[in-house]
Amino acid sequence: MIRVLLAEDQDLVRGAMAALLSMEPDIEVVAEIDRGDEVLTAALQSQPDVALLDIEMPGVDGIAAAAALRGGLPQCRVLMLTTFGRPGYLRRAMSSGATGFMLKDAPAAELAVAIRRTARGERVLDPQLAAQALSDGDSPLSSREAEVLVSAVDGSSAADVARRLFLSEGTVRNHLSAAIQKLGARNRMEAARIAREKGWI
Amino acid sequence: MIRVLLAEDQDLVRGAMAALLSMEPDIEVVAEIDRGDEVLTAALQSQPDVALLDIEMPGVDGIAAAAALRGGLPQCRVLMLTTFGRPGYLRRAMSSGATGFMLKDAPAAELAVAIRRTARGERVLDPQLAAQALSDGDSPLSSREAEVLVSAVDGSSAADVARRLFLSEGTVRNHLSAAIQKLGARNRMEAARIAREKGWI
DNA sequence: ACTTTCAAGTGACCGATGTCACCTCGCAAA
DNA sequence: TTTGCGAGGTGACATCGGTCACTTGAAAGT
Repeated sequence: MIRVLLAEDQDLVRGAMAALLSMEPDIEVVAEIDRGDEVLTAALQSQPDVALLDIEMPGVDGIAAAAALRGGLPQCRVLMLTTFGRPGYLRRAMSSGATGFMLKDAPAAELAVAIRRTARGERVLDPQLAAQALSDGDSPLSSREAEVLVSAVDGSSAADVARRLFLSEGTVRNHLSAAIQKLGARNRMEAARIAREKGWI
Repeated sequence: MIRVLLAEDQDLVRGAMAALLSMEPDIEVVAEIDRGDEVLTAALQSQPDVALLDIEMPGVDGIAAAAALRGGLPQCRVLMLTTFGRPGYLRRAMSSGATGFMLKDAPAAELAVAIRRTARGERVLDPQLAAQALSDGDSPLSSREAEVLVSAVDGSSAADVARRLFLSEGTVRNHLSAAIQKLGARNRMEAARIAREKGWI
């Protein structure tokens, strides 16, 4: 029996996935949670073999949850699950200790197969996405540039961002300008869009 | 037996929902599709009693699919399903002929109940969201203002939008300015964010 | 010790953006 | 039929945003 922990914030989707897995004779869902920050405690209690983690979750995201899990329960493998095929997501998931990485638009029949492979410690990942992640390289943004960019995308002015991050307005504009150039964008919004698509912010 | 058509673009989620519904003795999934523009043809072929439509889909969205369905197969009821609890979504879904409206973070056990009620023609909707939709009122944006706003959110300059919509640059700026004021925003990005949250664009 | 790298800041420049006053035109309700 | 409204446009204005040159200080390689 493979013991599975299921972390996914949308109740309907989580319940449906549990139903899907309940049809497999060798898979048992031993825990269901809807927040990233409850993954570790639930895992310590239920001792799963595989944790199926969504990336987009309230609390902390699935990537941070995977890192916590590797620290607290290293024998538990992680299969990351996400809506968005962003190369940076895959990169960050892998370096936070995930064994597999699966997209939600993969065939439903693949899920059980992927779980079994993950339980055996085999790598599960989309070849296209892996190639993309390798060719894109790592994020060219410095941590400060990324921080300023995320803080500016919601329509805040440079002055707002400066107040929020305790910087001068000129510095904020300089960081944004650097980010815009590094990403080959024409303004902050385009830069944010590109960085989001790559999974860099 | 209630015959159900399932339209949802993410294969894994769709398969999982089909598994969830297959456990109900009185519900049968007679069609599964992943695009909005294939809903009508699939429905005409499979003659479902209830169409379960996701809003976010490639091709045409679930709201447009619902409208097409009401024209081509009026006896089929529509239960709309969506990730985002945006008041404008509910409003537009209802006026395009949906019988029910359900969020993906509703309890999984509710789905079958909602389908049965939809099949009987009863209204299914989240009271909170309905109240919100009523208190928000309809979109204050004129059709042109909304059009200009959606065309400007991706980081395009006013000149770009002007070229794309065959307008003068000044007119684009005027429309954006009107949208910004009507939504109580401070710039085009904030206006876009507000309009998106409400489901007005 | 020296160079490189990055965060941070300053001051200046110019184009883009948001606002306002005011214009025409077509259409629909009073 | 007049009145009002929205689409579309023009020109002017102040502010914001993106860029550049240059400086400082701290950390890390060589």
